[in-house]
Formats: sequence, structure tokens, C-alpha cells
Amino acid sequence: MRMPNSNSRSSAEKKVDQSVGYQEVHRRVLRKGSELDDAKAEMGEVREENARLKMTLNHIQKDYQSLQLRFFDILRQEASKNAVNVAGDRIIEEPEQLLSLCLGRSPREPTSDRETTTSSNFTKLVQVDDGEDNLKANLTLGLGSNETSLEEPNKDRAEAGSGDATSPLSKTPKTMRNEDGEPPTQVNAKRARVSVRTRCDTPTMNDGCQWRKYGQKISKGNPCPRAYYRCTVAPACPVRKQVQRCYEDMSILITTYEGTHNHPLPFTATYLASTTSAAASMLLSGSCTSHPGFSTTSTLLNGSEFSAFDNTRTQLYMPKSSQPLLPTITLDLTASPPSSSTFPSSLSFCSPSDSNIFPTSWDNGYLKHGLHQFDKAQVGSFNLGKPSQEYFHQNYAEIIHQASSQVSLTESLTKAITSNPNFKSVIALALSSMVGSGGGATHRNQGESGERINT
DNA sequence: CGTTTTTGACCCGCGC
DNA sequence: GCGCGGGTCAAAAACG
Repeated sequence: MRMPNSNSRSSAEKKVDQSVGYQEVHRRVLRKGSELDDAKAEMGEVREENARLKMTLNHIQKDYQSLQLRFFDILRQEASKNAVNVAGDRIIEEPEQLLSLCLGRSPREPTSDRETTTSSNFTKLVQVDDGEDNLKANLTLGLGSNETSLEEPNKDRAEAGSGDATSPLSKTPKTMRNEDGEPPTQVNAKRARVSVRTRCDTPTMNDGCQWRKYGQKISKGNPCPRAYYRCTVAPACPVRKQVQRCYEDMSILITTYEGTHNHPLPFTATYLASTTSAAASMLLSGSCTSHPGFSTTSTLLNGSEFSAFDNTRTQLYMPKSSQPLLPTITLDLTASPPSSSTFPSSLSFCSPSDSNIFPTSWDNGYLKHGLHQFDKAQVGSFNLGKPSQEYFHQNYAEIIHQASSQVSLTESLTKAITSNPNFKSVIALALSSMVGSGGGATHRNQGESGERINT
């Protein structure tokens, strides 16, 4: 039995329903469309505002950097003036102990100036280092791709007349060979190294660079093999690193970097490289002892430089008498996370052999004291301004804290850096400011003079 | 097949 | 001069 009415009614109802449905959908579409337009307009506004903020931020950063550069420039000039006076005094006291530490200095500096380490040469070179160009150059240390390097043995050798710039590795002194007529002390200086101690479970620390293993040795006193790597980012890159586990604590990885990258560095590698290079440059810019009867004052100068780090444990390691002087600066990232006010890492100046630790060490108080007592005696170095100290300390502490709890130092660095966009400029300026005249090691600053450092 | 790693040999400086 | 130890070379093996 059929129900036409019901059918027709239902059809009409369907039409009505459809009509209503279309209208509703149409209304919804219109509503959505208007919302979409609103959202688009809003996004456009946000984008514009974002662009404006970016521009403003860039301006602020540029202004900030330029102001800091000027500020450090002024401070450096004052410190250098003081350094010349004090250096002159020290020459009178112990001229025979002078040692050239011209790490990565300009290859065009006159070799004759390095042939002897007389007091007159020392005075002369220090004065040259006070030159304005040098100061400016030093202030740009560290964060450029090619400027993040410790030294430039490759270029040095190429321009020193070896005539074989394409095979720098073959020219790299195996130990302390005296090549190109350079005095041994110069070779020593070029081989300054930066050692990074960090807790790491992986065989090597991920520092952002590409490395190729070229050797492995079991060194005396440590059953853990020492691996030798060279940088493969660029074919002729002379940078090498040694990786060895700490015998006392197998979780600690000791990575020692040596040399200069002659190529742009990956972003994640830049910061570590700049830090280590600056540290090495700082080490070499400051005075360093070359024999057991070292001058306490001169070593404390280095400590004073890093007294910007409150609570930093700084130790001096003396070179083994049997080993050549290879100044090494150690960045210890293995300390446990700090309390809110402490800075856990330690920074050490040491000999190539950690087994022969010189007993001299000083605590924070000594360092702080040294900051005031010795900063005027520092050759080509000076102390950070307080705002920079705090800023640098804050950011560096953040890195140290993360590095102590994570496998990858690079990740830690990247994290800290990305969370604070100003870190790059600040750490560069802070470190370069501490580097002193030796900071020129990271530059291709032509005509830069070598630096004679009282040892 | 090109690149990287392994590993024994070799080089060099230094102390005895 | 010899031995030791650190560092590098280079051929072979391993790897992707």
C-alpha cells in the first residue's frame, strides 16, 4: 500500500531541508570565508610586525656590537699601554727567559724579529702589538668561519717560503721540527692546543666538524688508546684533534684540538671552535712559563684573564722538562651542574702531559685578587667590563651546565646559542677581549707583529 | 668504487 | 749511540 502523501510530503520536506541546508552551508562558508580573511589579515599584520621587530633587533644588535667593540678597543688600548710598561720591567728582571709565543701570528712578520729573544726585541714587539690595527683585528676574533681558528700553521708555512701550500699536512711538524728557518720557540707557539674535557658516551665528541681518523696509539700511563683525527671538511685543513678517554674516569672524553681551520665551519662547530681558539689565543697572548722556575706572576696573569668566571677553578700545569713546550689550555666541561651562583667548569693551562701536574693552583679568591693585582701587568690583555662578564658568565655557564648532562657538546652549544641570539656576539667579544695581543692568531692580519712573552 | 678505519712501521726528539 | 715515547704515514681491510 502506497502512501503518496507521505512520499510527496517527504520530498517537499527534503527540498525544504536541502534548501535550508544549502543556506546554512552557504552561511557557514561565508562565515568561514570572513574568518579566513580576518585570519589572513591578522597574519599579514603579524608578519609585518615580525619584520619590523627583526629589523629593530638587527639594529639593536649592530649598535650593541659596535658599542662593545669601541668599548673593548678603548680598554684594550689602556691595558696595552700598561702592559708595555710592566713588560719592560720584567725584561730587566729575567731577560734570558723570554720566549716567543707567536702562535699563528702573521706569517709576514719579519723572521729576524723572531730569531733572537733579547730584551730589546721583546720591548720592540710588544710595542708593535700595541698598534691600533692589531687591536682592531683582535677584536674581530673568533666567530668568522675562518677566524675561529687557533692558528695558521698552514698559511704560515706556505708564505714562509716552503712553496708547498697544497700539501700542508706534509709540512706540519711531526713534533717540534724546526722548519722554514723558524726558531724552535716559534714552532712551539704554533702548536698551542686546546683540550676539552667533557663527559661523553660516544667514541668522539660531536663538535660539528668532519674528522678522519689517521692513527691510534696507546700512550704511556693510560691504557685507553689515543685516537688521532684530522679535519676533512676541507682537503687541506691542517686542524687535528686527539681523542682519549680519561683513565680515572672513563666517562670523560679528552679532546685536544690543534691547528687552524682554513674553511668555513658548520654552524654547530663555530662556537666550540671560537671558544677553543680564543682560549688558545688567550693562553698564548698571556705569559707562560717555559721552565720549572716559572714566574708566578706571569702565570697568574692568565688566571686574571679568566677571573671573569666566578668560581672558576684554574690550574696551571707545567710542562714536563723532558717535553717541548706545547702550551695547552684545558676547558673542563665535566663538572657537575652548578648551583645557582657557581660556575662549575675549570680552565687550565697545562703542559702536553697531564700526568705531570704542577701543584700550583688557586681558588676563586686568588683569582679575583689576581684580577685586580695583575691585570695591569698582562701583556696585551685586559679584563671584561662587568656587564660583559656577567653576560658571558651567564651564557657560558648555561653551556657548561648542559654539556655536563648531555652527550653531545654541540647540541648543548647549539641549544644555548639558539636560546640566546646574542650569545654569539657576546662570547666573541668577551673572548676576544680576553685574548689580548695574541688574539691576532686567529686573523690573517697582515703585517702583524709577533709577540715576545716573558717566560 | 670511493671513503674511512685499522694497524704496523717509521720518524723524530729527548734522556740516559 | 741506544732506547723510549709521541706522533704520523701508508697499505690493507672494512664499510656504505
